[in-house]
Amino acid sequence: MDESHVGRTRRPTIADVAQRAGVSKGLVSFALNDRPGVNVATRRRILAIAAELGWSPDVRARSLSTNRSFALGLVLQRDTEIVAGDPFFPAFIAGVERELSPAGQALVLASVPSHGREADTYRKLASERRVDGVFLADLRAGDERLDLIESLGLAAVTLGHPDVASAFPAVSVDDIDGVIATVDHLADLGHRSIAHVAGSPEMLHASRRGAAFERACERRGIAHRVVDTDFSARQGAEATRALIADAATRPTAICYSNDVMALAGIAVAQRGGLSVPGDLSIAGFDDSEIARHVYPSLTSVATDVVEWGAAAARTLLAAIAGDELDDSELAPAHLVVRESTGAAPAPRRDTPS
Amino acid sequence: MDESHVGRTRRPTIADVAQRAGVSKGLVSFALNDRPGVNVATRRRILAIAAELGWSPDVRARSLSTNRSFALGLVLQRDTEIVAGDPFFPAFIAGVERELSPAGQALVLASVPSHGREADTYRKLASERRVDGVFLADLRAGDERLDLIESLGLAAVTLGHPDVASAFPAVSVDDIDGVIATVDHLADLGHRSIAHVAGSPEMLHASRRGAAFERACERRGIAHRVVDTDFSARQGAEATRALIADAATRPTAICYSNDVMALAGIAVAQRGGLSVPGDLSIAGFDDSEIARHVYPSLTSVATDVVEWGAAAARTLLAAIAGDELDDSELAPAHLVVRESTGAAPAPRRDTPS
DNA sequence: TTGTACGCGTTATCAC
DNA sequence: GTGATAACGCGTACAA
Repeated sequence: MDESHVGRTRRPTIADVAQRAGVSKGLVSFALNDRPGVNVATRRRILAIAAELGWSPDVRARSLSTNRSFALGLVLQRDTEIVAGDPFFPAFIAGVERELSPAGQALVLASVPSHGREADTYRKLASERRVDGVFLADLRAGDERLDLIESLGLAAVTLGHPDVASAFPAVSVDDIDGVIATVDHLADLGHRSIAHVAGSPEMLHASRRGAAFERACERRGIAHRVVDTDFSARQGAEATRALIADAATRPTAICYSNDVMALAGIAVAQRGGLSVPGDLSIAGFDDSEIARHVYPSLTSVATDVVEWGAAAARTLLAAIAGDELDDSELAPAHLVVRESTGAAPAPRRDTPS
Repeated sequence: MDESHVGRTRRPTIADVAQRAGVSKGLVSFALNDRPGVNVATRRRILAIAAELGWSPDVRARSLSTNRSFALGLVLQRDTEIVAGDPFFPAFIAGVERELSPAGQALVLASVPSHGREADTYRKLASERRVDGVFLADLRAGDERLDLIESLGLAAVTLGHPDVASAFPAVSVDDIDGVIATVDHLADLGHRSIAHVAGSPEMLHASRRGAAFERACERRGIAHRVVDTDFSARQGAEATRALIADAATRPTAICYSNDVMALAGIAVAQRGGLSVPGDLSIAGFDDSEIARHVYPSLTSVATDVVEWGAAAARTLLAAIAGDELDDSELAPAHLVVRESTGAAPAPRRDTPS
């Protein structure tokens, strides 16, 4: 009858280790945290006993005393349908986890359906002290979250550069290069009229890609158009229908802001009797796995999202640790040419000059 | 010089509220938690002061004293590439969050690349006391996680029924109905040889769908084949290539275990000169948004994944609260017929009988 | 209603 | 340099 161990054994605390080692709680803490001031032999003994007892730190207790949560937050604000088709977040999260897990940090994920509840979610994460910092994705024009997060006393890292003053380090992937490469690729193929099916215009990366697209077209002397969408396949399809409706004015190539819309665009074109890339070249963005497995396979712009997540996590952890950090830039996006883009069709003969 | 408020104001604690209200900490706690034994007027006054001071509970402190984390865990174990194309988790998470957020609970997400690190992740979540319970998705044959989770003292809910004894409630969606409906639909269209491109055979839902497929085919007297994959577009494409390689023996219809593989399958078929659905009918599974926007649009099996997430969250919260729960069953999967399935091609004349 | 111990690890203060 | 002691963080719970 081992009195103190009735039923399930109580998990060992630092006090148990201390008692067993015949030292004080404080010393055990010092030993376990690799801090100076502990005799080497004593430290070894303490560590051995901790291991033997199966002790492991209780984040709750540690959190309370250190005033840190050892967790980072990511708030997703997208329609369910859109986020479901978006390969970004799963990959980003995988990269984040690769860094957080060894660092003993956890990822707290919140998913909000509407803009309104987004600020509340950050406020709640902060007031409940759930997280030490947050990842700011999908930056918007004049993003109010920057001030909010700062006023909440949270650390943060932005994915990309905000268009307003920011107190937080930015980790960016230059996707402009990918846009330019796409336009150049199409221009080299003889296209003289290209459309861009962009994402939501309040999204900074969408508007920047749109602007880069226009600049690139102008540099090459190419007629261009931009259509805004909400990133959904549905709106990608609608935009495509509108663009190709008038055979006389339709572009010979369309670049989309994501692969899902590009796939929908291919479908609309084919349904309208256009061959891709014979009559219409199509380029995506994301280079999702499916891009290389559709027919025609999809030319798309690739970025290393996993690495982006990892870099963002490292930066945020460093910021929380108090390091002053410069913005960092990852490998730029690059174009992966496949079958959906090809030579521009010969000028139409059916339009009398 | 407001001495006690130099720089950033310290966040108010329950002690501040107590002092301001001229009562004890304990009474404030009772008032804030809506527990009986507090004079109505006093309670009102305490709540007013708490609001005025901007007090909000600190989960860390609450966690330490209640021995609860107020957080639930979800461990994703899939290749980055595969999870990126999978619409399940974003939708599932959206549903989970819909329940957790109002309940003051957080979702802790872990993402592990390999099987080996999966058990460690659960162990860590438990030993650090990060979460009170976990969602068990992607059940496997003889899933070792059930025993592990139980031994770790965590609560859990399984997504679907395990094939071994389980201490946890299951929340399931019957996808068998969807499989049967698919086979019946194809049989009604005259198909007499159907293949199933299944997911990983150790995944319970994959093997169960496979078995259901075979039973449904046998019931209708239809020749059938099952090919296992890892759920990736690549293997979906490979499986399709193998299936259609021999024109004499190829099936006239293929059902896939997810939409991504089905899209890859359509591409392989078209590339091989087969028309879909003219020569080959194709059905997917998941009914992702893109399914209705490709050409031909994809017949697929739909389930309400958001609702599944919400139900699983409710069940897990109830289990943590100590309720004894029965397994629950959500609305079954149903087939959404689109263009990628059609009448079986006429029997080949080029094969001399 | 109050007072106070408690949960568990961290850290500042002291003593040898 | 080694180590002990005690206070602290914040909310909960129980005896008084």
